[in-house]
Amino acid sequence: MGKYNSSKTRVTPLFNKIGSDDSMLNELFKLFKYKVPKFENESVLEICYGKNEKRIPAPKSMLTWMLNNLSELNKLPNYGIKNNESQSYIKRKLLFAGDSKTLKEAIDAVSNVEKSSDSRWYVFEGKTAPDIYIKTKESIFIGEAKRTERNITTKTLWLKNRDQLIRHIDSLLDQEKEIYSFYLLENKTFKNYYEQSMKLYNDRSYFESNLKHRNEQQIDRAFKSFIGFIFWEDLAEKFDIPFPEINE
DNA sequence: TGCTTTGAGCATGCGTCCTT
DNA sequence: AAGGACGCATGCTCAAAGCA
Repeated sequence: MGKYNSSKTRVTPLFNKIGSDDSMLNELFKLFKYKVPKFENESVLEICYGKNEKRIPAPKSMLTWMLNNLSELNKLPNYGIKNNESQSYIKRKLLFAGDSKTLKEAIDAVSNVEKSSDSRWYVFEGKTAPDIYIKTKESIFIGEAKRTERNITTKTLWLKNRDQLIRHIDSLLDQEKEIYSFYLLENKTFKNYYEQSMKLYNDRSYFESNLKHRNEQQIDRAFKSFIGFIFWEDLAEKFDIPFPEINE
């Protein structure tokens, strides 16, 4: 992919060094604004980044909400389907025309499917892929990494207000573990562009507008998961990692 | 010139069709 | 029946194109 790909030039070198090492993870998370529980006794059960990025399906409650609120979705030519002879096209056409039988079929499909999957006519949000995913017995840490990108991602194909980090968090809200979410950014980029974007996460109403299918308690949980953001420049120094300028 | 928008290319994963 | 090849829809990122 791109020369400046943050997964390859930043995330992978960082976590190849830190890995599942408790003390280094503690050093890392100490850098954030808000505290997280200590890593100890080889607490990491799963860690995903780089080539093994985790891909987590959108929550069923989101998919169901979208079906019940079709008018809130973006208007896409041909319902987002290229082949207008395909089953998907026929189904979506019926769905958007208000056919109740098709709606029921879609809702049933969403609730019955074991693992909700991409590319189904009744699925309007695919899998989200956090750049960093660390699971321990008690918690899940999810991080989004940015480097040369000037903006955070705040929308999906079908929804205007669907922030990327909040999608990551949302995908974990139905499980019990404590969630901690964060950004890894490049300082020189942040100076000009990110200051405003990071402020969004201090605003509960931003989470609310991105989580219309969730109740107050769940929105609070998502809001409180945000522990802040840190910079690659500081990580390079802290862990003595010579991050490559470009991917070879 | 510098910022914003668009879209191409990659990765992924399931469905469909075809071969064995 | 099993499995390989291909098609399709999606998210993600960067670079090119568009715009003020």
